[in-house]
Amino acid sequence: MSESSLSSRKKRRSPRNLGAGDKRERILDAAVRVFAQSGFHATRVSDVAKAAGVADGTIYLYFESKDELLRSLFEDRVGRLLAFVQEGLAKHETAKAKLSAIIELQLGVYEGEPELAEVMTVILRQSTKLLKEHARPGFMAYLDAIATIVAAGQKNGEFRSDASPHFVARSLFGAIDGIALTWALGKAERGGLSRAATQVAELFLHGLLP
Amino acid sequence: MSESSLSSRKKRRSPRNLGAGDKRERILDAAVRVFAQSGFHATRVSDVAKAAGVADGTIYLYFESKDELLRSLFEDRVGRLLAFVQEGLAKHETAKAKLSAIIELQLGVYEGEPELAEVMTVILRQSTKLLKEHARPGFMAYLDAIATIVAAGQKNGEFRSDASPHFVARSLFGAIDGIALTWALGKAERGGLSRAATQVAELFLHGLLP
Amino acid sequence: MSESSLSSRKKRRSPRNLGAGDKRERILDAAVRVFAQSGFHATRVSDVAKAAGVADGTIYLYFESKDELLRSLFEDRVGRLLAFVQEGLAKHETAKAKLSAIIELQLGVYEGEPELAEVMTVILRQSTKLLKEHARPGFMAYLDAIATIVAAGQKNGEFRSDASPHFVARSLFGAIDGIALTWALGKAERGGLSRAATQVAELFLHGLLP
Amino acid sequence: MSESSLSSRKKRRSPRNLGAGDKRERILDAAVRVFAQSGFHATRVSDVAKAAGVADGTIYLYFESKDELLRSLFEDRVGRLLAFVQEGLAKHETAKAKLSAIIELQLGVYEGEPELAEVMTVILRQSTKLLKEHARPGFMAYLDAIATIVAAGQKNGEFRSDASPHFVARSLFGAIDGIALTWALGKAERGGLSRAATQVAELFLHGLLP
DNA sequence: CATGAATGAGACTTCATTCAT
DNA sequence: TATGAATGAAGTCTCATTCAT
Repeated sequence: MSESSLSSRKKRRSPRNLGAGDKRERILDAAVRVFAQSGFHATRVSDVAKAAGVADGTIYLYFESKDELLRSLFEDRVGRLLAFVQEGLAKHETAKAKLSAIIELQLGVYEGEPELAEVMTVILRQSTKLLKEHARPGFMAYLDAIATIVAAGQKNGEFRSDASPHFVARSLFGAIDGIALTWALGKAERGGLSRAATQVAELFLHGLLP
Repeated sequence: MSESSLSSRKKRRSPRNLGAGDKRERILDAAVRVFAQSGFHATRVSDVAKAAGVADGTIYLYFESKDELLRSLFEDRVGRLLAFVQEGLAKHETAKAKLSAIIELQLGVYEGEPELAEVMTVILRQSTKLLKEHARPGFMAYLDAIATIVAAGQKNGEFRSDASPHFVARSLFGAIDGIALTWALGKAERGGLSRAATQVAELFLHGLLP
Repeated sequence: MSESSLSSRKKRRSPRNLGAGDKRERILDAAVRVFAQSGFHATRVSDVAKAAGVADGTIYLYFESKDELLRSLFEDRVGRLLAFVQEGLAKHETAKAKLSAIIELQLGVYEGEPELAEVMTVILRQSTKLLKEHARPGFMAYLDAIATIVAAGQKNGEFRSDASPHFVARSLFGAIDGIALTWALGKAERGGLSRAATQVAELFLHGLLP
Repeated sequence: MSESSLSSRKKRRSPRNLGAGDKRERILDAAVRVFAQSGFHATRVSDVAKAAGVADGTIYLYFESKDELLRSLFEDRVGRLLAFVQEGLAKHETAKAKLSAIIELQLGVYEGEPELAEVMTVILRQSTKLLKEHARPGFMAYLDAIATIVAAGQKNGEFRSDASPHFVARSLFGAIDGIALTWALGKAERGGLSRAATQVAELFLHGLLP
């Protein structure tokens, strides 16, 4: 399982930006932290600003509104999460291996960044607008990717074919989400997600046996 | 699958209350509707009042605050949902049948009350305080109940015994929740959850075969 | 000094009213108590109702509004206080004796009813409207009565005549009020006002010596 | 008698603050005005804001609540009043002179600021909490200061020694307060308090003669 | 680019008052 | 007369957003 962190990958655009720039990234990192702690609505823009070490007004130089900050957070983090998972999937050949990899990669990222886990499982649902208007397409793409793997496994005989790839995808995503949620809300103890990943993988792979 | 509705069970306390009373119930019903539509934070107390056909101040005769209204909603609805599921479980003997029943009963209730599905999967996570302080114990009890069934199935040989009952419970709950969430956010088309219930049941029962 | 209480003098209007009636009086008595405790604005009409043992709405059968309740309280209690003092004054001949009597009678009443003292020194000033529109004439009449006594004393040589009767009256009233205020806000210990009355009387009589 | 004003002593902290700053002081000044006019409870925060020429929310940048605004007003103004009186007392040697000075200084300040007189005699009593929790210690200190002067005068033979310094202090404070109250509620005509001061001083000094 | 004081719209909540019973 | 549930106007306070420096 990976220990990789998705946050703060400073991609310094130019040498001149070295110290001054990346303020956008600092703000996003701060937002993950304070949103995870208090939730989206209970967090004031000034809280994010304080955590990021910038002035309130500075937030608005990088984000149009508090809502857009959350949306950006979502897009940025989900984007990286998906890219990371995609990348990891490439190494595997069989559908089984791919499905296992998805579970392990996603939970592995959460393990390394508990606050991201909380943001993904809880915070993103706190803005109804974000959930209904922006998050859905992103999630759908992810679900489709999983469904495609399942369908491929069915075609080559790895999985039984009387399961709907889409329901399997939703169930799997929900299971991962539920595991991460209880873990994030609970102790979030080190190593907990590792075992969980194995269990979930086994459960679903068994469940999909022909 | 049941078509039963959990809301609005007016238990008129006295004949005199027949028409006038149960204002508390009317407010809760209205809250489910408007919260499901706009989310907890975007909904104003006056919106709930209007939907319930009462004055703003009346809300505060029955609930201490907007937060407490959500908490009451949670306790009331989750309480009924659990009672309904418990009741339904009693009819089944084997662990397999019980697990299937849980899935079908819960999704069945959602099917009959899409707004309740939305409240349970989305709205309850919008109050960080509710989620962290009140909802967790309730969910934990539910997870424990599922885990107990799984453990029993393992003991009598229905299920393979190398799966952790608790991880199975979380996965199953997460899967149900995920299915319900995408259904609620999507079209929530009639009959959708019925098929889903069968699929999820099959997936998990297969997955738990010895 | 008198131990007489000005409150609750039930003047039963008719035999039939014996038990049922006098609700107005009960409400006024309750108002004195709760206003003294929490102040006029911090006291809710329902607090008065509860203290009087009546329903909220009943208050409005006897008083037009919360403001009018305070006004009635003022008129009723000040009326009785003045009548009581007037009555007591009649027994005295000299201006000196009358001045002493005023001090002793007023503080004596307060001693017997600490809550009335608080109402008169504090609560009545909490409704700006009452103070400016209704209380002033009442107080003015009282001040005039005192001033008249002083003037009479000056005319017959008891008092030096270079003191303005009106300033003396205001000073005396202010002194009594101040004594009562600190007493009411403090411990209001038994017997405290008795000594105070003697001291104040001596101070002012000395001060008015020719 | 002094014509000095205690309000609006802008202590500009930095050159840049010259015009913009001291908003806190502007708010306090505005509060004195509108509170004097309508009373504490009848005044809305937005009234104070309008009178101060700031936005409603700005009040809360300088004061935690409406109550705290009144408390600050009290502390600020009483603090200045006491300092002013203390300062003036230093110039006098005998107890008689000091007592006269107290009367003249205090009434002198009121004469120059009728609204302050109203705030001190009426408004401060409108918040029961302020009166009971915060104002009392302040007043007590003032009363003690007066009592100390009286005691000193008794020790050196200026005053008769059978008068309780504390009762004298309360009486004197009450007299001053009563004079100021009727003056503030009435016409508050120019020069009125000047004559009053002389009269009160004479009355009390006479009253304290051995 | 950055700041943070100021803004002001808008929400929650209280409570005096009413009125059907 | 008496009740007390219901009303809804109105006030305090918060906080996302702006803009002069």
